Amino acid sequence: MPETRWLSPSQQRDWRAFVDGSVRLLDALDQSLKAGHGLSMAEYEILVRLSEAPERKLRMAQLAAEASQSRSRLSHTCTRLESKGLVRRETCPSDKRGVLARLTDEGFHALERAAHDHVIAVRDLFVDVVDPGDLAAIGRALSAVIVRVDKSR
Amino acid sequence: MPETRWLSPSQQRDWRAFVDGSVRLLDALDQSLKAGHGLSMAEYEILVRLSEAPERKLRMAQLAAEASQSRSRLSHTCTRLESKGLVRRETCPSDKRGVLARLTDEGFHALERAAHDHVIAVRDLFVDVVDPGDLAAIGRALSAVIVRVDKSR
DNA sequence: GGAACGAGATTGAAGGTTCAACTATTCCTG
DNA sequence: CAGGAATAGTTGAACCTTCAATCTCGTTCC
Repeated sequence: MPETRWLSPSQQRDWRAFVDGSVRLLDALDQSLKAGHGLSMAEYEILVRLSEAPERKLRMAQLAAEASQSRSRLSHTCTRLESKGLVRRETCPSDKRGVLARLTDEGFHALERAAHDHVIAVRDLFVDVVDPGDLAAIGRALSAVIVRVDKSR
Repeated sequence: MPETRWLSPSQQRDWRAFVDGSVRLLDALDQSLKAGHGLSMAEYEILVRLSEAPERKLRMAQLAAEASQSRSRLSHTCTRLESKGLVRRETCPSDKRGVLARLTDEGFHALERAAHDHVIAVRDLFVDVVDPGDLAAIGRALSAVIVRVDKSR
């Protein structure tokens, strides 16, 4: 086994702050969403992507990609969201293998209510404690990471 | 309900890049660790913290805090790690309610092997695609977030 | 045109996490 | 110093995610 090339002390500090910080932040947002609206962040992301799609509907595979979830996970989650009445599934007319997930009106209103509180929490725990220049750096950096991770599959 | 104060377009872009990027990155690292060494990132973090503690042992509550996990989760995970022989639990002499988790020699060696590959992946998917200045910004920003989130509990 | 291959999505079981309830010990206060 | 409140940790059940297997439909190619 070749010698391990460790991170420098400052790289290590920054990397650890990133891991710890994102885990804690995402966790806190998840719990606040769950407590206030009975939605997990994963469910919330799904509703958001649907709400922004034309006619508020999307193919399952694309929805999975946009919400950074596996197809299987999306299937299960959609089943749950469907039984709550927030989403409905219909078969895709152009490709009979495909399925379209559509946001219901009830789903849209649930999302509106959840988003109101969620944005407050995001400001409170993240945006307001981060320097604007650092926020921009985060945007740049993580966009590059997305490209890199997606390429590695 | 008061009017919702949305994020600005650029704040929104940066925030979303952060959420998507961290989810995908953490996911990719988790899978690589699992495929190569049968460890989840949560388990890995536990081993790391133990390896750095004096005598490689730590109270459960402190370990939970350092690894950003709930106590319950840590209990379950420790049970698994213990049955793999990577960790051992002993009662704390000074406080009979307490429990000390200790890294075994086997656990230490498993960690050494896993860390070697893990660092490579972290460089590959994160450190090497991020500008050094942006990395420092991430360190600053997320450290502030940790303080804020911890204060909010 | 039909056999083989590939893509889209779902399913069930296994594994991990969360939540609330519980035991045991220590701390605090009158 | 007795008794209640608080702290440390574990447990089991419910819930969610992952993994591999499966089903259906489309595409290719001889």
